[in-house]
Amino acid sequence: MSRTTAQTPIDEICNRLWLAIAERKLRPGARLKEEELCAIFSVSRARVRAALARLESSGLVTLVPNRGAFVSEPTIEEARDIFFARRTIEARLVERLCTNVTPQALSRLRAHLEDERAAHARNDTSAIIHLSGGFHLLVAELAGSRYLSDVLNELISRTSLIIAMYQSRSAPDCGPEEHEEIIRMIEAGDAEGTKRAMDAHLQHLEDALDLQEDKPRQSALSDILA
Amino acid sequence: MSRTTAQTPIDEICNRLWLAIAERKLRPGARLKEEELCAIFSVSRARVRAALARLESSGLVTLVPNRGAFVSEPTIEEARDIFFARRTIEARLVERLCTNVTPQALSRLRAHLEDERAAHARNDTSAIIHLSGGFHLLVAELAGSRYLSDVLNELISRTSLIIAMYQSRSAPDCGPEEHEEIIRMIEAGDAEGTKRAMDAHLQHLEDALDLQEDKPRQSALSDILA
DNA sequence: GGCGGCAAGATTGTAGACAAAGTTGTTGAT
DNA sequence: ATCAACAACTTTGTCTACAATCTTGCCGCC
Repeated sequence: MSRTTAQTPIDEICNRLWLAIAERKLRPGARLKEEELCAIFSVSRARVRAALARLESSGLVTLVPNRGAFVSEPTIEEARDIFFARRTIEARLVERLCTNVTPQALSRLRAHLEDERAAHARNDTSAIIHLSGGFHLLVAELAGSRYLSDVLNELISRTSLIIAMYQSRSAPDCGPEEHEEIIRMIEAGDAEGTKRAMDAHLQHLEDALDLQEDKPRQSALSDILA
Repeated sequence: MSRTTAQTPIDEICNRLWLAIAERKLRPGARLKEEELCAIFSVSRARVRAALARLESSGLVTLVPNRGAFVSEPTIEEARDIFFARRTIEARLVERLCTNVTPQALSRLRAHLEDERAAHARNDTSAIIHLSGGFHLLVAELAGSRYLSDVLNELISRTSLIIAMYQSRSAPDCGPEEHEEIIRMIEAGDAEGTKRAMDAHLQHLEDALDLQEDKPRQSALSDILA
């Protein structure tokens, strides 16, 4: 799943940044100075700029002209929209997966679930974030839509940003229980039920966040210090 | 809808190329030499390269290392996948639009339909291509999902490429009739019916193409001259 | 003492030049 | 005559230097 080998040096930079953002080591709003990145990856500015441009088009970083690059800070409205898109796409994908599921697919799902459980058992936060996103990506891959898989990949990293911004005190990432429920539904061949399970799972994720419109969580200083 | 004013000079290049591809003036497989584009837009290579990189990430052009940029040639498999994604996304969008439709939304849809009819009446191919895509984009916008609108924008331009590659002799772009049917369904507030109408509309579009696996339409010379 | 303007520093945007890779036409050997 | 190797050309990839823009600290003025 996670191809650690870089195809081109610029993909390598994208991957590293993507990883840091997805794992929430780079917080939303963090400044990304070009020369700093040059020093870190020991490449030239041209490559860094190319990488930042690509990440911008996938919504992970925001490029402000003459100001520089920042890790994106999704608004509450955008956050809800991202979840709407995920429910739309993932509900359809699991439905499709249900209708033509293979034993190999099921065993891959179960194996993934075991990895998730193991990561939870040893409290490996980084792995947990990775694997819980990876479950959804695996479903997409098994459903057989390359395009929607790519879109979902973007959506998942954006979700990570959203969680970093809006998580409430006691809202960890989705545990393996709901994933197991989804797998059970797939095993049963219940397309409609699987759809509902996935939809509910994503809804729980969204509900666990602080997405109240009246809370100006945005890092607009005027709001914070009012 | 179509913002002719460029935000940044590089967006301008993207838009112009996007337009040429969507209007099928640039055929799939066409070579895009950097210096040629520099001359045409009278900009530096750096900007052209940035524009090409962005278009690549949206799937319109393919960048081959050390070889250059080409207008993408979607395979049959990719074509089917694109249509699957469109049905997934657009069915959900019209459903959502149905549940909270406003009089303004309906009048905008009707006005758009009139434009389409006018374009058909004067046989304005360029306008027809533009407006028939614009209808779907308008639906997305009115449904109120910014993210899925952006995705759909990409999907529509890719669809244009696909039509350019795989259209059969007598398969023009979707006429206004089915669009009108969709609008009628929305007016009636029949969410399920609208969904079905949109799904059928997209299916007709796909069925009108030559997407037979056994026909090696790809421009692999070895196949053509076998 | 506070405010507006100014200048220095820092950072990004752009352009031009050089290096690497690929393609094509030619030449020589078999 | 055919094929293979070589060489020149074309095109892309990358780097370095310069220009434009923004931020920030300072000074003079009200």
